[in-house]
Amino acid sequence: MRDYSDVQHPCGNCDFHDQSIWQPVSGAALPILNRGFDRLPLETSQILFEQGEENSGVYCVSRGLIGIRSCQDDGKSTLLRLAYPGEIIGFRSFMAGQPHHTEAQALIPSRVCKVPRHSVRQILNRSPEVLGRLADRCIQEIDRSHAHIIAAATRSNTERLSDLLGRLLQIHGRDCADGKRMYLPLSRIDLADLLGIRPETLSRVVARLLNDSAYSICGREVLLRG
Amino acid sequence: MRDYSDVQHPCGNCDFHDQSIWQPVSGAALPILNRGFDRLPLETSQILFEQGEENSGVYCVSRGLIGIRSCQDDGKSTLLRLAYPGEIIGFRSFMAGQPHHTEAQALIPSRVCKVPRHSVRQILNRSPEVLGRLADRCIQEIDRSHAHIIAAATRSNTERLSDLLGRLLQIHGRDCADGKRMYLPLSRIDLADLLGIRPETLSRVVARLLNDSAYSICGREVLLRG
DNA sequence: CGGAGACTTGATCTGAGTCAAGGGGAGTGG
DNA sequence: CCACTCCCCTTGACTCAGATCAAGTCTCCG
Repeated sequence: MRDYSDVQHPCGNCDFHDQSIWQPVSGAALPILNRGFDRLPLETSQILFEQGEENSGVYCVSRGLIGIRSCQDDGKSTLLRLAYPGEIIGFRSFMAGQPHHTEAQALIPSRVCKVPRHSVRQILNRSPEVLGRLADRCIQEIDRSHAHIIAAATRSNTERLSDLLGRLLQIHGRDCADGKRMYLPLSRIDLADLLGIRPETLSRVVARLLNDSAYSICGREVLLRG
Repeated sequence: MRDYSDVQHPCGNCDFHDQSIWQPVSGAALPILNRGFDRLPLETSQILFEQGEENSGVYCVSRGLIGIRSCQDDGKSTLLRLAYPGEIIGFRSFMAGQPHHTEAQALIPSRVCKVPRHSVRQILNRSPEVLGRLADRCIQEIDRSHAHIIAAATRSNTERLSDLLGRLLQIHGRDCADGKRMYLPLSRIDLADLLGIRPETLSRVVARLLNDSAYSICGREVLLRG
């Protein structure tokens, strides 16, 4: 019986390592994980994988912000959702055994950790708990979709924009004298996509929000007074 | 080594038995499945489980049609989706280990097969392929949600109603001299919920559909001429 | 008979989409 | 350095679909 107690866990450096789907990997499976594990730095607007590409593995966002886009046949693309550190991307494609049907793009300088497909398969065989964690992520994705559908039907666009900015501020915001500030990591078009509205409408929604709330927005500089 | 080759599989009677998530169960796990397996007949509008109830197992729709509703705090309920034969319900709650946050109700006389929670756990331990099939259902649910979001954003209500009726006709429709007929298993309010619009609007959408398409609708009698 | 609920219809309001125009910044080329 | 273009974003005017409010019909059921 070999002793694996001195083998480092690759997720040890990430803040959320105990939430990582790879956290249960230990013992003989750990070297498999380490061997395949790859940390990829991404520049702003760099593409991680394209729509239609074969799935080559499972990615975990280590830092930064990744945008998941759907590209239409006419060349237009639409931002579907954001993936924050700790989130897994590409697992739908992995689990379904199909090509990616979305594109992943870094919205700010980011880092993702990749585990190639065949390593994932080997690990799943040895550490069934990992499959349990993957299933949890599926459930989260389902819940997120449901919440999105409900929010779209019941909340006004101003409320939803406010919610979205609040979530972004929690992650990207820095405290300062007059409240909380951030540099918006999204274009107006991307913001509009996320809310499922037209850019012109977003422009008006933003204007409305400036009047009715504690937000000040100038270009991509966002300030929440308070 | 006991011989299990003469043990019947409980899903053998269903048309879709090879698609059943329990199909991979065999050998020593089969008696566990059989022991817990319970066929429940449901009358129209009978409740299978309520929102907030503890999860007591996983259900598979054997025949009929089950409506999944979300009940608001003010007592109003909203039909979220339909579950057809072969679909699994209650698995989100099972996998998350949380109470149901939707309600399941038979829309027509139906039958569901229940496998209690502890049996599912035992089976998952012995037949990991079942977990794979469960994961597939998760993926399907995610895809369905995405399709729903996209359809809501890009298609008109008339188109979406037409799509919905088409799907219902495929399952509940019977061929007759002048086309395809069915008795609509849903109230107008439920139809409106599924499309995410108000009942008054649905009424007008139906009126529009009667003019522009091959549908004739009178009360709950639907005819697709052709 | 009366009441409740499902459904329809009409009138009106509102919010988002669409079309069109223009400002402003970044990058390019002369 | 300036002119030019491209793209992002904003603004205004208009249109239209759906929400809302109100009224009325119908059926079912006590």
